[in-house]
Amino acid sequence: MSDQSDHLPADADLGRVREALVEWYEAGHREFPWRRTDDAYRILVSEVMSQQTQLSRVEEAYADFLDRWPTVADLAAADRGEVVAFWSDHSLGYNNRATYLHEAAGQVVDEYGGEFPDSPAELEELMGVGPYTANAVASFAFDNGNAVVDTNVKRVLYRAIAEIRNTEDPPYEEIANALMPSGESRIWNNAIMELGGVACQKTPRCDEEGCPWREWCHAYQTGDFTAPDVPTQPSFEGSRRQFRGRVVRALGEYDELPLSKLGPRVRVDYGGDTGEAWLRELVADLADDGLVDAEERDGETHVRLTR
DNA sequence: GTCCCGGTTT
DNA sequence: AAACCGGGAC
Repeated sequence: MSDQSDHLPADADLGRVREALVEWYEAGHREFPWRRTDDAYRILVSEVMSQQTQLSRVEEAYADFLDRWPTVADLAAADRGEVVAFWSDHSLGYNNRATYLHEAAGQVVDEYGGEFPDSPAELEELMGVGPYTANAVASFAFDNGNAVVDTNVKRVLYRAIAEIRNTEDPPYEEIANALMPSGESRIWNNAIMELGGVACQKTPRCDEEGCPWREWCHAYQTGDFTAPDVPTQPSFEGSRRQFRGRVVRALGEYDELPLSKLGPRVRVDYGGDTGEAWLRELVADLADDGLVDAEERDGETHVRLTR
């Protein structure tokens, strides 16, 4: 017996727990376009879009994106600025993720001849792909992943398994992997994420959604639905990233702008302490991130989205 | 204000 | 370990 089995139901129950969740998922779940494909490129696009963005808003962007760049080769051949402008236009947030996705497409074409690798370890080498996304793509495209651990899964495990609450730094990854039926990452990861997203939300909906784990869940039995703290984000209004977003949006609209025209479009109080020096620094950071290019011409600095 | 199927950089 | 990154919906 391994250590993590201490956190899990007895072997006799483990099979029932697994079956119950999979049956619950198969009996009815949300239909998303990316759940009807096993194309790694399409899966990756959906996963990157879904990071910190509401799924309901991803659907339209996902369809538009694949309409414009149907294959990984198409995306790799695109100008980066086009991808960034698309990202901004569709309000997908965190424009860096557009550059990561474009970079990753280039890696797949250059290093893998346009065919995605199928292991989490290789997928994690792609720009913008960390442990979460690597396992998601390996699972949903190739049925070859480990257990996915996101905030939804953590919440499910934290509530369901009593012993986790006694642990200072819960080994979510080990527990999640021990719980997942070996070789069934596609259905399992879909199912447990669906459970966290639909039934085991911050405000639990156990009975409404017919949670399959009620008879076994520690939280359901005790009424203590405590969940792990999610780090609260700094406020967006007035933040640096709000102004970064405005720069990208303006350049997606105007192709190219000198600082003197860009500034007033970024903030109405452009000038003074937040004048040209402030804007230069903002633009320099965006250039470092590969989002924009700056060029000196006619004694002024002109800025455009990266080609 | 909080939340959202995280990753990179320092 | 912590800061940083967008923006719409609620």
